[in-house]
Amino acid sequence: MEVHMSQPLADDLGFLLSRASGQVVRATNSALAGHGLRVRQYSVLTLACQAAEGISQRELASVLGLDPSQVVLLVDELTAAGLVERQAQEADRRTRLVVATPEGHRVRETAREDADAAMETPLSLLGEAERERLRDMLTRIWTATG
Amino acid sequence: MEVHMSQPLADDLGFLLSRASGQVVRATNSALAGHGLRVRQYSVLTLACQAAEGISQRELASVLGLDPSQVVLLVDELTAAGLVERQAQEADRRTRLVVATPEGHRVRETAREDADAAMETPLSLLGEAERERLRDMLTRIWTATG
DNA sequence: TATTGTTATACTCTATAACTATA
DNA sequence: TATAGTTATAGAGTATAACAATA
Repeated sequence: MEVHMSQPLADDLGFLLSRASGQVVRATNSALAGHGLRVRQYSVLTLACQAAEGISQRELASVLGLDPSQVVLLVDELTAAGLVERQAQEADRRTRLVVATPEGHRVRETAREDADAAMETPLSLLGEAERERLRDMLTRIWTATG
Repeated sequence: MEVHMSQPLADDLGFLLSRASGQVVRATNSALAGHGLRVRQYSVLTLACQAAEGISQRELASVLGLDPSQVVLLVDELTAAGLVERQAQEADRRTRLVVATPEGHRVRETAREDADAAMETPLSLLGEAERERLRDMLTRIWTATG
């Protein structure tokens, strides 16, 4: 028979996760502000930069864990800023591939340096091996729900 | 001389952290909905339950990583629901201690069971030892900034 | 019928500044 | 003058539903 003790909030993984996440997002947002980006836009831009052929908005929504309707607005903003383009696809005329422009690639590269630097403070107490384990665990949390 | 390769988004700890956090918050929120709570309110209620003498709103803000003005609204809602009370403090009449009511303790206890159960799906791929390491790492990320 | 993208809407969360009352 | 709490407001993020175009 199991005894249920009142678990302190400081042991609640959900709480710890969202608190740490909030902290890191804040730090990254302020690092990205000078580039006219916020984390969400930065993430979309990064995925567009990594996909040589472009990436559909459905895929973006799926990878980012967002609703497709939210992706529309993010892509709108990046398009207005000239960092990505929506390209028609002959194969399936419903999908529009999001592709980074040359300017998008440049901005993403310099923004990445600042974003990475901003992460160093919150991660300062974790060694590289620990960071790798953390990446692995966070990825498994994500995949567990599908 | 260091070579900077374009790191994939899937290796970005900030991204992984906020994606996993969002997923867990969603799962917890829907588990708490039946109790009339959301994660933020639940966290405040939990801290109030754990502090026998009550806890000041400043402390709440500090532990939760929120601005004090946000805590006001959360406490307002919990007060309206009859789950916590603000008690005057003779020692320092500026501070008002947030204390859980008996009803607050009851609600928190049943809500906790549902919240914990909801966490099992996202955490299903992590063993207990790993969860403990994850708690430790997330706590260190938090403390690294102060 | 199902899927991709889109629009619209309402709600929650976040960030800031200014104010009050006490210390 | 500094701190605890409060009010107000604007902006960003989240959640749903409904729709057009295409498959």
